[in-house]
Amino acid sequence: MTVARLGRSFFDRPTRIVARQLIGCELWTRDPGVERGVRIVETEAYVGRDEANHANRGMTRRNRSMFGAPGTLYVYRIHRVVCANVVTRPGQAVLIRAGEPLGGTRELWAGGPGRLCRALGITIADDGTDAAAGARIRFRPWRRRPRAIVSGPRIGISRAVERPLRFAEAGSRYVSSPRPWAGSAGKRPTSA
DNA sequence: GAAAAGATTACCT
DNA sequence: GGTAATCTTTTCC
Repeated sequence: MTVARLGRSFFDRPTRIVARQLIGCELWTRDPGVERGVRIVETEAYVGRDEANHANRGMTRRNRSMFGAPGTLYVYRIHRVVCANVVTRPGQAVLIRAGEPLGGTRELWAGGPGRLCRALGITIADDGTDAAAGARIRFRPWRRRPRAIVSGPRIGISRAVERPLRFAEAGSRYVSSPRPWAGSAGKRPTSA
């Protein structure tokens, strides 16, 4: 019997472990008449004592969801798009950066955190919802085992830029660029 | 109260 | 490869 969804205990673990193990898993949203899903191919971990973490300076109006139970969604707005994260330990979360469309998505392309949210219909209204138990959004275990998983520096940040907390499925064409396995100098790709 | 800074993306040359 | 768009939150005075 397969597990229907990833529950609380999956998320209540060290953030980088969760970020790595989410590769290949699926993220589904449900709206009246539509189910939309992607197979996750790229994530980033935002951990404790991390200058790039929105919660690094404690709780604020924006990041309060990051202190919710494991499995809580933290959705925030940046420029004109939103990005979705799932909480692990208090003040820590995994950013879902890219996915491979499975069905129902409006977009044929879910590469990049903003596009992924748009493809799944995730909005700022989903901030704080419980993806470990709630009805609208859930994570499912992988059905197709991911290939090798690679790691590299996170994207688009200006602090703690060197930490290899970005994870991706090796070779996936759905991963946003730069691709960790491309191996350009200074990117320090490593197998993870 | 004002100013700066984004965990991005699309479009420019 | 570079930069403008765009607007909320955060931070500083």
